[in-house]
Amino acid sequence: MGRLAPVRRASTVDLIAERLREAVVDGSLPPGTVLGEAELAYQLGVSRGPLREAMQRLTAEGLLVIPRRRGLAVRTMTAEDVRDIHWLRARIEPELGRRILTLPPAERRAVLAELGAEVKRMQRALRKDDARALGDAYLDFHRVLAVWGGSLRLARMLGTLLIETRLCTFSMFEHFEVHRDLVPEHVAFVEALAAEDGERFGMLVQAHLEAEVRRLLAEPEDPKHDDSDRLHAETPDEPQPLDRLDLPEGL
Amino acid sequence: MGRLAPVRRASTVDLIAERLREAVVDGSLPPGTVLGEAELAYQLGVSRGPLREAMQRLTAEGLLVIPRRRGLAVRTMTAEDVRDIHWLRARIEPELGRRILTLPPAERRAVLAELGAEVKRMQRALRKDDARALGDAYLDFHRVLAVWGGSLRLARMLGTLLIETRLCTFSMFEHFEVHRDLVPEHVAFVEALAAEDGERFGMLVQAHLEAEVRRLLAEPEDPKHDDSDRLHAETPDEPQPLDRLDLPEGL
DNA sequence: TATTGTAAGTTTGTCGACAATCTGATGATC
DNA sequence: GATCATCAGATTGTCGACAAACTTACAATA
Repeated sequence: MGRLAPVRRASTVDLIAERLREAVVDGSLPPGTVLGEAELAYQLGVSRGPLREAMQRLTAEGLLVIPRRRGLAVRTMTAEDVRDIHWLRARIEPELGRRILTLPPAERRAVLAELGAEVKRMQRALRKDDARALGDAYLDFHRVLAVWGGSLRLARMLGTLLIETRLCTFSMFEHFEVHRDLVPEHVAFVEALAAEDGERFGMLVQAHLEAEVRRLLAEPEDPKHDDSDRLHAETPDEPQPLDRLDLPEGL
Repeated sequence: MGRLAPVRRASTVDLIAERLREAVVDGSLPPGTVLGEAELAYQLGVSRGPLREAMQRLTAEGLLVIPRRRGLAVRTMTAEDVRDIHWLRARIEPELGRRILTLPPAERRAVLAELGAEVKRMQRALRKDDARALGDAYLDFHRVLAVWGGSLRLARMLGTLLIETRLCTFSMFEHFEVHRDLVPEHVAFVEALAAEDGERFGMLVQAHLEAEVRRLLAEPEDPKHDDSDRLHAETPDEPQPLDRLDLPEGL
């Protein structure tokens, strides 16, 4: 008899949390956004109870802060957060290549195919000058890495770190922005994996993450710094010119 | 004018979450414990609303699972979780030594003092054959490492991983248990730091974590395996012979 | 005897409401 | 004119209640 996977229906709280995460990722809820519970609950079509539960979950994930008696606010990342998040990613992601290379050949090929597809998405986005699509493909590329190179727990944890990375971008620049070099860097990642060179993969990822920190904190790599390599996009979805609020962390 | 740190009152949800974390750490709520919301809310002296919010937070932290319509259950760690958690710790903790060594001398001395104090606590506990106290000092030792070697975020994340480590112990053995070697291992950590040898510190921590995995999964290091090195303690606080339940993860 | 159908009981998931608290502004006093 | 006190408005934090859903036990049938 074939094993049936257990049914897993998402609870309302799951749904709300997922919706809020999406909103954070796609920029509908830029960092610093302050929202009232009643209003937000009405928009989502739920009552305040489940919404508050979802808020607590996202708070634990570090995406939201809950200032007392002020509803909820999307977390604004600081320079320290940027360094922090990338430091953590740099401890984990370079190792994932090694782990992927220990997978059975069939799965390994599958991973390479998926990663290749994401890189193609990135290239297409670059040709169209679509910063948003490029950033989304970037997220998915690293998610694939996490899913195959790690466990469920690791995938979840890295998933959160990746969303936080996006929050860093939104926090550091007013608009969404990615760097053109992203694409060749990721091409190199895939090439290293295809060549079964885990060592090289690790070093490339490490270098990429360090470069990302520099780009986010606007520390030029070399004196003749040029902004023309940056691809940016206004956040088109729900412009919401909401108030900003920098709080000393609500937790 | 002197900078005042902002006042931070803990919300009810914070309090409940902290109380539940404590209960998980001290074994009052062993893995697999299933609790009804109403009963638990009554015990804590709060209504179900805030309790449910705290549950969501602990779920995001990975300590609880919320099976649908069955209240809440303390997560039971699997062998994969054990490997996972220690793999993550092994990516992070060895680096903390290096970072502590870059601290200004005054702070560095303070850290060493704190770590030394924790080791002393461990030694006292060992002399009394008090496994529980030994385990608590172990947790605090590594918390000190996280606080000084990392950022707030890192401290919180590692804090969660440490509680999960405790859950691993509870999940793998029926009773609380630690290994005698823990103490000399930690003495060596402090010595390496005192000698400003970050490299050696890293390797020792790495080795410790690998050993922990072996101990937890009962993979003997050498053929003539001997259990006499293990120190165990029944969980005295609230014996609660509660039902056990192994669920396919509620999230 | 094993299995399925039924029903009662229990518990959760969700909602609405109340009260405490905070914010912001207005007015009074020095 | 500036500072402090007071007050109204709005919003959260908490609670109680209802209904839906699930579990478990029991009985009936093949």
